Amino acid sequence: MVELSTTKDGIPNQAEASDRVLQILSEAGRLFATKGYDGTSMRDIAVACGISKSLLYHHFSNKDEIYARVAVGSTLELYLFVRDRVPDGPPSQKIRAFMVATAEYFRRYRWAWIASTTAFWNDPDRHRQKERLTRRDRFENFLRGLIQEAIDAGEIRKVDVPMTGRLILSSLNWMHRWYNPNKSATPEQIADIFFDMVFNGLRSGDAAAPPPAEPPKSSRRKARQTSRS
Amino acid sequence: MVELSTTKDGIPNQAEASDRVLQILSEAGRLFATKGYDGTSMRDIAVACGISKSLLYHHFSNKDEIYARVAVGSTLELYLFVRDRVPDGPPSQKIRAFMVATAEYFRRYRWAWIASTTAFWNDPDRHRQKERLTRRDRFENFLRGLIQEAIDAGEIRKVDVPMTGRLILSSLNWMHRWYNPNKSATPEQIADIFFDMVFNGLRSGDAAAPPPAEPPKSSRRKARQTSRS
DNA sequence: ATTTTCACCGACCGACCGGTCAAGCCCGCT
DNA sequence: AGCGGGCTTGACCGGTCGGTCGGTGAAAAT
Repeated sequence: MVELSTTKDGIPNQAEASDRVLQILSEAGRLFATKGYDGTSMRDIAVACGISKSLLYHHFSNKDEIYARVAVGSTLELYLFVRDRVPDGPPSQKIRAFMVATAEYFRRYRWAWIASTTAFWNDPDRHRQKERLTRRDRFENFLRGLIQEAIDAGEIRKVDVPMTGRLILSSLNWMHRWYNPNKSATPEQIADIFFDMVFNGLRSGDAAAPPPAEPPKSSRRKARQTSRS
Repeated sequence: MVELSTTKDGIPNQAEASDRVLQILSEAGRLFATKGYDGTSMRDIAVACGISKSLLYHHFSNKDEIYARVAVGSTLELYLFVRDRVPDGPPSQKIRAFMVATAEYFRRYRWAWIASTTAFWNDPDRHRQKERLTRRDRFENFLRGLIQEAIDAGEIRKVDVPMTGRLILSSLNWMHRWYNPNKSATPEQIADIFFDMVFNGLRSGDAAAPPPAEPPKSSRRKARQTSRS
């Protein structure tokens, strides 16, 4: 319960919220993530919390505000969260830290993450959408800056920076569609594996770099499915 | 108009459908993709087609059936579509062809693709969801087979096969979120760039492979945004 | 010429939606 | 004991949802 919006750990949102409000945000986030915005009624949220529908309107002015607190409110500082976890060092390792930090954010605020990325990716032309895109741009431009750094430092090839950013973010943004918290690796470990693949490439060491010292826990199976992509 | 379900090109679905049915499926697909399943009412579809709502029920038994024809019906043979476009040759090139073919499918059946991947990624009904997952598994296992081939042939490192498949599919599945048909590259070209990045890696040639002969149309900009990921 | 077929429509239904409101409950304060 | 005021409620509202129904008109079949 109440897994969103902890006030510790530098996530500054949802400050001063009562337990009941936190409960509502938690249940609403889970419902928005699993059933979508339109598919989740105010009654659903009320029943999940064991309260009356009217009480929701005592704490929030309308459904949109609940969604905003769940999605925008908790996605608020993804950029800050990640930026503070990217230490100084070689640019390529900063990219790796960027990916691992984003995965950590995903693991910790999973429902809010899913709700914000799936429920409203289009949207009834809201002004809030613009705000989200602004944050998204800030986040993405941060990554592009890191990529450019790595290019300037000669650590990575002169690839197309926006396209490289999209590849990296794709691997992270799609994770919620197949990640199962009960098995396989943690999101941080997955991000690490993806970084290794993208940075070092899949190509074998013939006439190139030798197979890296740490093969990322290569489970030698014959391509049976475990979970979908 | 009527861009779904052409009977040529080996996409065998939607056979024997009247123009009106094709129009309904086309408009419904566009609406489902842009406004979501719950966000699209039968009235919306009827108005978009310039017909009465009753007529929808003359051609389809209910809303779910329309969605099924749009999403499941057109996603039907993604596996076959891609399989037929993967020629014999070096396994790594088969992976590349797999990616390009998937991108082509995305470009040609874009609305149905988006509708099927966004609207219902979870959600109520059971049997159709299972059917979709079965197809998805077949598609994904096909890719995993190609990856395993490339490993056995020594073309790529002994990476984790399922995880590698997820990385590749992530790059393709997330494309619809940022792809803009009016600018940048075609989906096929994007898939080609992604293949190059993932296969050869981002790392520069220091003590590894030299920077490949063809830097993929590296547009040397300073990491300003063009479109989001 | 009559019947059958079929694409098509307007009016309507019960259910549920987001949201409102007046009134109770329960608490500490005086 | 009396009381004010936050929390909480059930009843209710207008509107929209997916879906139904009886019927129309024109072409096709007989």
